[in-house]
Amino acid sequence: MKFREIKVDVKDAIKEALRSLDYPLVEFNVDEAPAEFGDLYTNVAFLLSKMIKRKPSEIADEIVKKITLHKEIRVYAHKSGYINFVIDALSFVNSILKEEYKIDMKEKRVVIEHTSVNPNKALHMGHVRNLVIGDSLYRLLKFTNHKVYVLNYIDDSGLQVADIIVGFYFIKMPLESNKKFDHYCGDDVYVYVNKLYKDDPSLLEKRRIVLQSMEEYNSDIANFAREITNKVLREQLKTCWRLNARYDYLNFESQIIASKLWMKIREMLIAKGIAVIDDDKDSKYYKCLVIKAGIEGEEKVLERSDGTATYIAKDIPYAAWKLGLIDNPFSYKEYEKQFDGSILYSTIINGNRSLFDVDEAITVIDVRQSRLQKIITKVLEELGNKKVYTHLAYEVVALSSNTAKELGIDTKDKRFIHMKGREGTYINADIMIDKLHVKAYEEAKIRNPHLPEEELHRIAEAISIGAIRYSMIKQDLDKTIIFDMDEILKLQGDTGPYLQYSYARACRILEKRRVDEGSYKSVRDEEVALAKELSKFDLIIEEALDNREAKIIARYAYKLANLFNTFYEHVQILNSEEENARILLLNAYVRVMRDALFILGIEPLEYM
RNA sequence: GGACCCGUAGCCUAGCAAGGAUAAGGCGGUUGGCUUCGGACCAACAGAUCAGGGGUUCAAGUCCCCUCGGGUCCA
Repeated sequence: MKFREIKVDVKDAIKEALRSLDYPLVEFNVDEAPAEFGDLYTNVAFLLSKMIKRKPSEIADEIVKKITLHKEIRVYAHKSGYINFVIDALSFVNSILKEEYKIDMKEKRVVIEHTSVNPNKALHMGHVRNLVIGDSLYRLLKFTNHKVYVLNYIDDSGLQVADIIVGFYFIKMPLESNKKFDHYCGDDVYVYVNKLYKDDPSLLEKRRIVLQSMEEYNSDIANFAREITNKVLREQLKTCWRLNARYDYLNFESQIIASKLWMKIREMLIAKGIAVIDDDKDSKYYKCLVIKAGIEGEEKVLERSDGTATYIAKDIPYAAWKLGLIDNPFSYKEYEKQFDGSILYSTIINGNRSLFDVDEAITVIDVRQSRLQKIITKVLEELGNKKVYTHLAYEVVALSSNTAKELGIDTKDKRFIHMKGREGTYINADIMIDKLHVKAYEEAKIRNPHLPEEELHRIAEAISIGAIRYSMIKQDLDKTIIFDMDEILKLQGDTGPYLQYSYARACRILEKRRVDEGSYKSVRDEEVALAKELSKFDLIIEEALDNREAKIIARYAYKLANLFNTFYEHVQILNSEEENARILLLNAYVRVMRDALFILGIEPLEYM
């Protein structure tokens, strides 16, 4: 009997009692009670007391007399006015030992865009947060049988790319270095060129030339830029795969531009009167194409007076394309095989092999883009969009003052400082993973001195990724993560490795003994607590799905691991009176934990 | 000038959507636990006027208003 079913039964029983007492059917709660008050409680008596002007405790007494439930659930009225429900522990625990949690949701088709890092640098910890949020949501939807497509948008023709092209093409910086290419471009070329702009502003003219040339798909500079950005992209993807994230399609901005999608959308916007060319000579937007006032109460420029498009003019067609609001101008081809064996495709222009047809598009971008995303949503609506367009916003990752000081940055007594690509003040993802890897390797070696090197490295990598992914997903989306290098290097406490460790411990016992049947003759508190939490798994999945937050799974997994460790510490499993039942409980734990770890993108380890 | 987000023990956070019983964890601190299934663990102690003020309510960390502090976006 799952927790969910018990909750429904209790709620129904209360409603039935209200009916037989001729009380109004108020909207009451049935929630988990603090331990000393049983398992569930309801506040129905308080709500009624207001309506029928009687003491809550009297009403509670009356209701309790009318409630009928199966004998495994005891009900009593507390003098405070709460009605409490106590589940019979023994029969409950026995009932969940072999429970499977198949969550069947209505199948929806969803496209998620995440990562989308400019191809001029390596991923830093801020990008990792984006990736982890997006990939975990993908996994959650996948786990609940949705049809999901993952996109990675590559802005290969913007300012940032232009900067490194200036470095290579005009300043003639070397095309090779001893660093990973994405690191070299970000750490050295990008930072250096931006420093030069300050000393020699005339260089900005070179950037303008690059930007302009890149708009012509087959110009020399455009071809050169494509070569460079693809080289960076391939290195970035290695990092993404290292982090257990996968994609279905790469979309390139240069192709969005080349496809002339914008011109089609432009016509539609003008025809529907959503956007107009400002003809007021006194307006600062004279001759600009602007979205009319009324959207967010302000104007937004789509095309400057010289006819060049602003970046929102690239975002609108892309969003419209995702939702199928305009004819698809793209086809796709194989780009590379991914770590999980799936194929990553890249879109190409000239073709119309259909890619997908979805009910919802989710875009993972940080909160600084909220206003823009709001405008896009509004414009899509006015274009007749009936599907769901979701901006999944999250706060950025900043550096703690300690970590910033380690990088030699002056923090001016601030609690944290923002990372800046241009100034080279960030923590690269690869470097962070490497540091964690070294630490995890040392720890694993101590505990498993006889394991082959290769295996130790596999485990160390899984632990590093577990630590990073967990730290990026456990926190609320609208809170800045203040990233501290020393903190994340601690592999203890509320961390990813803690989950992996508890899983490994359970596996070590299951390795020694397997059983198919068994039931408890008596249970201890530690076992009841674990069993109850396990039986809530489907409720938790549902909550995470409703809120679009994998964080909820992370919190749940931690609690579960914690309850397991307590159980493990205090209850002898092998060679005990209740051995068979306990092994079944272990089994149930391993099943649920494995699923939770899958959603979090953390690798379950059988030893570590 | 306009808009949004955050503020919970020394530090980092959960709880706020959907108000309900003694505010829950981690780090750090103090103390205890391996002749027993793996100590990346467990147990115990200390540590909080939930930023401040007002309001709604039988009941506010949670809802509403104001102020302060921190951050962001737009102009």
